[in-house]
Amino acid sequence: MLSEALESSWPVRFAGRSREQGPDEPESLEERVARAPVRTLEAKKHVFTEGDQRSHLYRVETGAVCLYKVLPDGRRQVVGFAFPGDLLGFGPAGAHQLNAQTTRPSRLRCLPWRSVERAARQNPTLAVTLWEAIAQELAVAHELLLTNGQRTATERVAAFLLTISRRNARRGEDDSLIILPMTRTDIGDLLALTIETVSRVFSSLRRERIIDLAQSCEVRIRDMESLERLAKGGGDL
Amino acid sequence: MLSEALESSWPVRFAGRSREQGPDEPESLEERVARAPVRTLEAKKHVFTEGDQRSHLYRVETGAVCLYKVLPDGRRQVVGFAFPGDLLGFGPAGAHQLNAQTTRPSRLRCLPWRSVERAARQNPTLAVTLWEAIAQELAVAHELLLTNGQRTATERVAAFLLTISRRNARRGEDDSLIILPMTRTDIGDLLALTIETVSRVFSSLRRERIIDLAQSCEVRIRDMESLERLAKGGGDL
DNA sequence: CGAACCATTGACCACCTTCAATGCGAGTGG
DNA sequence: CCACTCGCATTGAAGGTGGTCAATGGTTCG
Repeated sequence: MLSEALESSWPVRFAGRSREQGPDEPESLEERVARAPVRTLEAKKHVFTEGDQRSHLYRVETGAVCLYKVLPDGRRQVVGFAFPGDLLGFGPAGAHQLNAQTTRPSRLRCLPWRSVERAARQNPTLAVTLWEAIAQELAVAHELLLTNGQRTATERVAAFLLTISRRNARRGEDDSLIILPMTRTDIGDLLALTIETVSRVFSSLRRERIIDLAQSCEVRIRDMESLERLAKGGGDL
Repeated sequence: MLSEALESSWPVRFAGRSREQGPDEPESLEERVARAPVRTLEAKKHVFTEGDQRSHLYRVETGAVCLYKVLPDGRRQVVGFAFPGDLLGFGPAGAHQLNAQTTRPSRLRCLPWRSVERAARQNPTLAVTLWEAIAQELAVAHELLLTNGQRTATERVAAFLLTISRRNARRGEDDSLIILPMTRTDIGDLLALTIETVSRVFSSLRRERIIDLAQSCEVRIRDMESLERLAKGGGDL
């Protein structure tokens, strides 16, 4: 979910490095994270849960992580996913306000916050990188609020698919092939829809020849323009 | 919306000050903002709009500001309100991703981001204050996602009233008297409900003797426990 | 092959929206 | 002072989008 932030911060980071010299040359976040120890988790395991002490900043290497909150009676709202390259574990110092659970077997690099904070203090460029990353998180949350609050079921699913498609495009991957590393339940809890509604919308998009569904987790976009029209609010089908 | 962050940052800020000495003693965010120039706005005026360059960090002195996003066809999602004491104008460097509009005549203190950034570079404690503020924003957005995505209309209104009540309590004000400086439309667009539904829920809470409605903008909580039960998901009335 | 899990599809229903009318308070002008 | 208007809030009746309940199907793993 944070790769955007990390990516957009690169020019800043490199600008910072070019200024720095000497034996104490500060390391970029990228460099620090690359050396960080790896934690390997099976599918459906928690990276952290609400109330846990914030201990590490994570970066997803492989797999996928689902970020969510729950009501006392069990109703669940997914607030985002973290895919390879994304940072994870933001938030105020103190206790986590979210639950983070792998949806697949995953590998995460773990950087202690203590060290991140120390580094940010010495390297303002790294602090800017972190700021841009959390600001991007905030923008993603606001966008999801707009989607879930104002768009219809079809528009929500279209917007969801486009978000992943654009992410693929930014990474130089195929923007028309979408692999969904999460269940319909996860998607439903993200978009505030039931699994039945999500499933019906997928089926209806397939009937309209807007997508193909080779498997339930593999979506091929056949008509990008129709999908974009839907996401913008151009009528339900 | 950000007073929580500002307040919770005070101990940190003071701790920082006590460490700093000499003529270059860094100023806290609070001190800087107190000296910042004031901008006076009538009701319904924009502080900034989506796409504007991020220029200032604001603090609300009086009045109230509504933060929102819109879809191309005009559908609007309010993502939060900023009340006196709250900070405003966060986000990634570059263009604003939100619109900010006063709901009442308001006065804002304006601190140029350029100066905030310079100060944060020299004063790590101020950087922490800013971090805690934006992290708090993120937590608020996630909480609203949970509310709008998983709670019923009644539960959403109850949660909304409790949020303001708790804010009042934190500021040492009466937590049972709620003045709403925004219209039903603003509340509806925050909670992803129509004004009619918001109005019906208020009326129904009044019938159940959970609140009093002296005027449409003045809510008196008569039964805090029922309200809390509702917000947690303890059945609709 | 059977079990478990997930996805799909259908029928019915409920919550909230839509549409419409009325009320209410503030500001304005006769 | 009262009528008028405008904006906002309230209330009612009807309708639709998405939820609930239930059955079926498909895939993976033992």
